[in-house]
Amino acid sequence: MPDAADQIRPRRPYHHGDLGRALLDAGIALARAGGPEAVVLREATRRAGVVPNAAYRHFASRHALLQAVRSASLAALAVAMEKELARVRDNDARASLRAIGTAYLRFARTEPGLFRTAFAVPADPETAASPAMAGRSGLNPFQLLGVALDRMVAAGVLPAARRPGAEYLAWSAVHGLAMLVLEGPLRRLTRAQARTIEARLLDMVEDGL
Amino acid sequence: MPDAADQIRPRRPYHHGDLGRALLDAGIALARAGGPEAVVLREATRRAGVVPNAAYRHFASRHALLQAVRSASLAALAVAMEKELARVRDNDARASLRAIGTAYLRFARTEPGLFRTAFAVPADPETAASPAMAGRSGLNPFQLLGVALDRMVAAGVLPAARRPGAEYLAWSAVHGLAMLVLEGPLRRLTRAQARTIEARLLDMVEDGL
DNA sequence: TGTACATCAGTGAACGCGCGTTCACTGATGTAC
DNA sequence: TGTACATCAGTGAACGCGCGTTCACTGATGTAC
Repeated sequence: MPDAADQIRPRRPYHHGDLGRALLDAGIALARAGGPEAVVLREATRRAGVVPNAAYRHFASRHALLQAVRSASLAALAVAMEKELARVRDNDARASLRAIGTAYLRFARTEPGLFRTAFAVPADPETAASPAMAGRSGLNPFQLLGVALDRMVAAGVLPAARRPGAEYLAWSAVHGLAMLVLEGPLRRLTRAQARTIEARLLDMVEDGL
Repeated sequence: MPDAADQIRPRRPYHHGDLGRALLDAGIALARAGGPEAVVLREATRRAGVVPNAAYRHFASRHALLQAVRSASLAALAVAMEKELARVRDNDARASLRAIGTAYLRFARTEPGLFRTAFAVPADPETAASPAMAGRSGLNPFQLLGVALDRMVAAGVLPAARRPGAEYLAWSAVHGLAMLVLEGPLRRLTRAQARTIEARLLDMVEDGL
């Protein structure tokens, strides 16, 4: 009579193959479903079919895993931005900025767990920008925003004098709305209401910059 | 020979007097120092000089205490806004909006723990606005912002057509900057840099609304 | 091509931790007569 | 004004929880000769 456990885990070799990757994937899945606090070492190893302390061959601590998940979340956001940017006619600098903002807000809406992990987790003592946070272009979300603003200056849509620090302003507005809609007082908004506000916010940024 | 403990807690009567208030105060102190996750039932009772389960005579659960602390944090923010508003010449509607924004950003800077508690803790299933969140005027922070915008419309500084939903836009911008400076990628800014960005952000909101 | 051995990547068992919360209790307070 | 008794606000002891992490181990893999 075969043991049930044998059927659930049919043929687990002693060596996993790529446990580090498996743990990271599990961590991402956890973050996606429940945000940063759901990224739990023991659960990640459970999902990888491995004993808890095996994780320590690949991550120094729970914190290290969480940071890796955070980087992956930022990379996912960068990719989402790049996708939206690809739809813009390349001479339309204004539209590029808007694409960035749109992608940001949509990402917050459709991937709240990853979004919160990307931003609610304090970065390590200046982990600085790493390739792990970048999209296909090699740029991270913040850098993509910077490029869009640069293009606006080049196109003469944004006065050069207003360029320095402009990413902080644009980012603040969009980030704030995302937070308020996600877990703040604006959670009760219907999807349609949210979309309307989002559009008006992007207008405000364009006009106000 | 007197016991040392007797000297530390000289004469604790069996009945505390106002344990509910003491627990809330302890909770606020904890939130102030460490944000929402630092609001821990057992620690609050410890500070009140009382056994852990005594808290349950006054709060149904840790969550209930946390909600009370959250309300108190919002009230503190409202009071800070009111103070800043009081300095505005009462015919200057624009300055009122700016006072709101300034107070909000300053509160985030000077009371990060309370700020995070006010906004990072999801409100109960529609706790709605309660007097516990209000300042001296009886208005909560969101309502104060609304009043300021109303005054701008009345003064003819803001087109009436742009009034509906305007609080969401203004709030988003200011809230986003607060978050980014507090625990986001803008933490490394010097105080002076932060002040500059804050001013420019408020300009953007005024112009963009 | 075969063997010896170092290195690597897992296992197994156990810790201490502080938390929120429940239970049955007792001392203190206030109220009715 | 005094007493009996209900109610209230604390105590004391104990739970189970899942977590991160450490230790000494063993099975699997790769490399040198």
